[in-house]
Amino acid sequence: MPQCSPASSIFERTAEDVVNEEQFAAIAKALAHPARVRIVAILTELETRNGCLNSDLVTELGLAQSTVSEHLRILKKAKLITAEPQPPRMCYRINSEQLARFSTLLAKIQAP
Amino acid sequence: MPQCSPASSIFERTAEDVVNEEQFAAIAKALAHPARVRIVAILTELETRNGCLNSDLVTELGLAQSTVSEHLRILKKAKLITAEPQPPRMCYRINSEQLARFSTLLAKIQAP
DNA sequence: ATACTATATCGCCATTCGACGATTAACTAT
DNA sequence: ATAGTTAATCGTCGAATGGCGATATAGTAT
Repeated sequence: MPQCSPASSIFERTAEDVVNEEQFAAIAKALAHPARVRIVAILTELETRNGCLNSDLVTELGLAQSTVSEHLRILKKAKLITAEPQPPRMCYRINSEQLARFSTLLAKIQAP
Repeated sequence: MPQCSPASSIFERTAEDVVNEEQFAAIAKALAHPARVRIVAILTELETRNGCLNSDLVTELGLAQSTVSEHLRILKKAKLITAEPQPPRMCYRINSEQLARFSTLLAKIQAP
């Protein structure tokens, strides 16, 4: 039983593998902050009620408005949320597909 | 149908919720770099063969030895991998339980 | 004891991140 | 037209990250 001798094929990576790993890392990076995880969790709960966000995320998170806006921008960039103008407010929604994609990519890593 | 008026209960967070969100963010942070995702993927594949790493991760990743060591340190800190001395080498293994925990936490966020 | 190997750590640098206040932009309401 | 509200953007700051070469450490082998 080889305790320490993997075949070199272990290291082989298709172009798709590399893309998947990069995309996974990019989404993970967007989720790498408690405030953003909180936002995603809130928006996901909201989704079950077909609603979008109007309440005071700023006071809820205890962060400055500009800081919250920046977190939303990062989540938007990672396609984890969408933002639709619904004057006078913005309507933020979770992008469940992207969260599911993250889950799928994780599953691929977990069970190769 | 309220398009934009969540009940404030959406925002309520138990202490456990907060801890879970923080732990999820911490693990996500460790996975927020392509090189570390690659390492996790490699070690996971290796796990199925009951092996551990002896091959040249450094040349495989195309990074300096010190850089790879730093990535391993970060993964270790997040408990995603374990390191056991097996002189003259180190035996790195995936910690499947922690990866599974990440998956569970993600599932909780996805389906609250 | 000496030489060799593998890994961790140190010091340095450039870049990115997280936070904030202040400002701007877009739209409403009066 | 004016005032008010919401959100994005700008500028700034300190802290953290990612990268590297060089060095230190721990263990093996001769």
